Amino acid sequence: MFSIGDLSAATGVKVPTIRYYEQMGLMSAPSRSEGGQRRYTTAERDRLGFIRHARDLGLSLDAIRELIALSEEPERSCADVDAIARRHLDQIRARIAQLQRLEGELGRIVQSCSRGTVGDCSVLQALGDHALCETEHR
Amino acid sequence: MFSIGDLSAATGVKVPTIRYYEQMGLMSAPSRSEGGQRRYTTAERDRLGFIRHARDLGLSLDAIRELIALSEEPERSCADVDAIARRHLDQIRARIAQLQRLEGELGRIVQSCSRGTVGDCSVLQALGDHALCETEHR
DNA sequence: CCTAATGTCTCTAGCGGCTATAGCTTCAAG
DNA sequence: CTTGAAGCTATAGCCGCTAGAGACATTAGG
Repeated sequence: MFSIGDLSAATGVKVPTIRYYEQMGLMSAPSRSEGGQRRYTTAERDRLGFIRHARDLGLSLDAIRELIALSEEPERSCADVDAIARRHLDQIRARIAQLQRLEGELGRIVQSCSRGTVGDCSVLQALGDHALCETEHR
Repeated sequence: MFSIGDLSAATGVKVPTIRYYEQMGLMSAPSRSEGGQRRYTTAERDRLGFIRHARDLGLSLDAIRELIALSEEPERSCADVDAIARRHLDQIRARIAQLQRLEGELGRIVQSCSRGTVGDCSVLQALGDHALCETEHR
């Protein structure tokens, strides 16, 4: 049996975060020692590893909760799992595209600096006025 | 003089958000009507427009506060303004790079789906185990 | 066996950047 | 003058943690 600190060391998830996941229903309530401390099995450690990695991949706690629920019905088609992953991938791609628009716009703005005074700073003007933008970055 | 609703319509910033910006010190407290409602000048409307656009470009409220403070010292060199913008640009680029790592990894994971059952779902395995990853996406 | 250090417990509050709700007052058009 | 929209304050909630307080449990060394 592992203490919460052992789990933390094994997975890289901080101790308060593990308790938080329990509260949020991602980890089930573990057994307790005589003194009331949490004691985990290897299966519970592995589940935390799953959560950690899915979080690293950027999935929301809601999505992870769904995935865990699905993984407990092994007979089921994995289409739903696939859909969650694809949906997330789409979100990442959209986010990248938006950040790239920002990057382009900000890059242009920063380039325009003529190293003068704040009073006639083109950077400040461009930051304040969308009409000076070349792309739609909203 | 503009009401808070006028400002909202003019800039696209929601009414509660305008009050929030005031509370956060981004907008100074405006004058009030006899009945106690906020009344704004064109200068205040323009400042809100500045904030809106800077937010759209992804700057934090803290960064915007700094920019506003700088813009009130027009004699000063605009190097600090430039530095804030560049720092933000660097952050955006770092974020893009990280999201692209995630995109690559998730793309690979999603591709691996063999449309079977959850029980032997490669997507689920890959989501749970960083050892199956090709890149360092943490 | 005792002590000291470390780990763990619960509970509460805070972060950023809003958004929503409740219960009230004020304003402007007809 | 009435009415309905718009405004007011205050408070709480969202996500995903993180930090702190103050108390109890465990463990390693002497």
